[in-house]
Amino acid sequence: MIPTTKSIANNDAVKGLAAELPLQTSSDSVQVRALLQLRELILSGELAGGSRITELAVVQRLGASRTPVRAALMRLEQEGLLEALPSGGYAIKTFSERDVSEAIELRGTLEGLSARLAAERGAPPVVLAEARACLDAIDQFLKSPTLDDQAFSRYVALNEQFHALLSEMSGSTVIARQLERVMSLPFASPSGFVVAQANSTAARDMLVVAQDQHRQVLDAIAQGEGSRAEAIMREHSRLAQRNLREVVQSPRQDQLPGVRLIRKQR
Amino acid sequence: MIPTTKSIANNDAVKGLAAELPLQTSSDSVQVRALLQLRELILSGELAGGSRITELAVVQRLGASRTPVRAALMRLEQEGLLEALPSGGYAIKTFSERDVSEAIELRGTLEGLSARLAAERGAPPVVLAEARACLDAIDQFLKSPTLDDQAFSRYVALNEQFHALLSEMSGSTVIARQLERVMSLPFASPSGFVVAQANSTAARDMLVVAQDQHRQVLDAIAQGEGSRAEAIMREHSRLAQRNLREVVQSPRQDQLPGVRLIRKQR
DNA sequence: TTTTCGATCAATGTATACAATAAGTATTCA
DNA sequence: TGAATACTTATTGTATACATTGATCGAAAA
Repeated sequence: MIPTTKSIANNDAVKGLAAELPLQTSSDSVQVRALLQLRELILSGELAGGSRITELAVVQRLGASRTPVRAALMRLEQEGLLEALPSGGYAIKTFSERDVSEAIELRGTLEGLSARLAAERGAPPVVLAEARACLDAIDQFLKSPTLDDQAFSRYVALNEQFHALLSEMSGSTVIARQLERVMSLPFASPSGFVVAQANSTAARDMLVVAQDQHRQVLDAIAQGEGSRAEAIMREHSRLAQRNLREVVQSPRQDQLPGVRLIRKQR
Repeated sequence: MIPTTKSIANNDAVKGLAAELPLQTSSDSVQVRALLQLRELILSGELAGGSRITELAVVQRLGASRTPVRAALMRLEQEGLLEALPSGGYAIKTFSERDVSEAIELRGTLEGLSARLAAERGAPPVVLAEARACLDAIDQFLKSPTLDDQAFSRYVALNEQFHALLSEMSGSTVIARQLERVMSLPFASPSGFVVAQANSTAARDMLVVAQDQHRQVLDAIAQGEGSRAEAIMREHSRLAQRNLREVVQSPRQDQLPGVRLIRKQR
């Protein structure tokens, strides 16, 4: 079927050169594309934090019609990136350093709960094995005394995977769901600030510490030590807290997605 | 202004006797009404759990157009009452007893976190005073050795208020937001199963225990004893766990909203 | 000069037409 | 009889017209 159907042609004709941002000419639905593009615009800081955002403006910017844009706005509100204004419309949310800190604390608490349940109920051996393999892969990286950018981003991927497996181990869809919610804010994610570090020895050392905690929590879960598993995950999240402080003070913040949404002030 | 505007008249004309459910002829927007009515239909069990639900069916049932219905469906999905099907459309979610148990555990954990933060940071004296007043009011009820239905529902209101104040004490909008999310499932709410109890002495005794925990957590917060405050709130949530078990086993489940969504099986 | 009322306008809320797709059914051919 | 294909239909995705509301600006009166 030819993609240039009547409606699309109509839309383009009316909007003229509206499609300013090809970005990804993926085959996703308009709705999905609008969501991805809008999220990107916000996280990149292209749309200033705190500013009001109107449906029409987004429609013009993305070249989609109001319906999918509206859906995207609703989604981003529930994600916490947008705030619904009482008079209608949305504002791009900003976050105090304390907000971010609390989001990280929240993640630590939920991951702690998840780890404890996994330990108490017994984690599926298959998932446990996957998690071990994941940690082994991370160990491979840490063997090298220095890490380049590429190694860091590979670490991030593995780290995310490990945390996902941890969530899976509890066997609780309810908790997994909440965790996803919390981590939808980019700076609350388990490796939210990892990349921020320069390629220093200190940065590598922090990963070493994190990796040790990974090992220990897995051990605790395997041994059925719920309380210990919970405590480790809580403490684990405090690594992110430390990184947060450094990132906020550091001058080069443009690298990380969403950091621009963090207010300097209280 | 006369509400019978052209568009509404049109809609009614087309739909005929569509407005089957006056329910609340409130002055809210169509969107809000659709949300409330649809939620009510699901929680009352009028729409069977697990069944698929189409936009058109809801449109006909509620007499609204597709746009607000669509918005309501999206909201209820994020609330967790609906599940988005991969092929489009939604299904009414059902919950295993374990799901509900985990939701309650989740609430306990989050309330624990909130209470701990309140203790560590120091709660605003005003809110603390309000909470004390709230507990005093509950005490008034408990003075009577027997409680009728009305007293129970008044208790529920005060109980909800106390928990809300507790959330406020932490001063964390981030955590408060998550708590609201979790508690949007009716059976995860702090007084989700209170009403289920018959007007027995046992029921009253459980409230006495709960009230004691209320007092203690407030004391812990006032004293800055974060760890204690957290532990109390976690334990407090286990009262709901106990009630859950009784309700699921009891034959008369029709009273409580949403209980029909709980599957008997695993 | 200030305040209030009114008008104009912009943005969201609502309804619906049209498009595309997925599912179900019947029909035909092997 | 079975399977495969084409056709029909139900349902969601998308775009847009129309309604309504809230805001801004200006003018007139105190």
